[in-house]
Amino acid sequence: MIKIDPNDGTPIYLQIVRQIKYMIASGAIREDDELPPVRVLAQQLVINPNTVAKAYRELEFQGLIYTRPGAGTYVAKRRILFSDEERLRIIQEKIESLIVEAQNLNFTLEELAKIFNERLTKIYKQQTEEKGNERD
Amino acid sequence: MIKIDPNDGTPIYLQIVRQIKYMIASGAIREDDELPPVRVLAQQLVINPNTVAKAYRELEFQGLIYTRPGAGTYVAKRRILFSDEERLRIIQEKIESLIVEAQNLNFTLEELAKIFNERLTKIYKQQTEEKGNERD
DNA sequence: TAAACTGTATTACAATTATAGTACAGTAGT
DNA sequence: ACTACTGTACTATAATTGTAATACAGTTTA
Repeated sequence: MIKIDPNDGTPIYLQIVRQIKYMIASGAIREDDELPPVRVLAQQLVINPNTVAKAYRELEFQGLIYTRPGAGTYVAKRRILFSDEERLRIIQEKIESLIVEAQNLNFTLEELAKIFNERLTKIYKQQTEEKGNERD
Repeated sequence: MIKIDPNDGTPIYLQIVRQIKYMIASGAIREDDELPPVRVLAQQLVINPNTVAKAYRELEFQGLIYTRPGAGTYVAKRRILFSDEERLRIIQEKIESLIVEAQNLNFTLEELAKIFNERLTKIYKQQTEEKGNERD
């Protein structure tokens, strides 16, 4: 499931953070689902358990998971850890960074808008489909 | 102009890279404009010239600036360094990351689309204004 | 209660980052 | 030619960061 790319450049623990954030955002794992124990995931990825622990610590800090020491690590309830101002600031910063990157890659604003909105539409359809299939 | 935040977490040389990329994308500096000499910028920011040099090296690698050793460092001509596939891959990855972040901050897709398109519209207006004012 | 699991803390080591100093080579203007 | 500027290269050093190995403490389950 989670994969490490040694040539990625970004630290291993951040690669884990990114992928788990993606799994949470996409609904692949949900509230109170248990994450693999640090030793299990570490063995799968052939890395040190501490590296996984560091990733979990970071995710806990961001409020996406919670750990019960001795018991396990679980996906946290969707909740608001930041003020509206802070949330808006974070997302606007990300948007700004995306636009800068796009411009420096010679995308026009129109092209960027098109690619972005297409992706959003696709996800939106996926999510409404899933809503309709909720039978568990 | 360029500012270093010691509490930013990201390395100084990357903070410089990010800010210069922004200045290029926003049109604050343009083709063949000269960047401050490494020693000058280093003195302004109270850092080592080597750190600035490292930032310039990174920007040159990304094709955004060019250096004429002995002469100075300049903003490069907008050109395509990557294949269309590569450009698309990079920008789609950034978009994906933005959407994940937004979802984990409890923004709906609609909210994200709204914030994003508002920002894009604002920039678009700025740029068309500048086009109209080009008198240099 | 005992065994097998969980995350955590401590320590050590390697890689990266930042700084500093020095020297070098190319360019520009006088 | 000379001077003052440019970026570059190199070495060394310190601090931070990322990873690893080991031991520890709490929880679960039988």
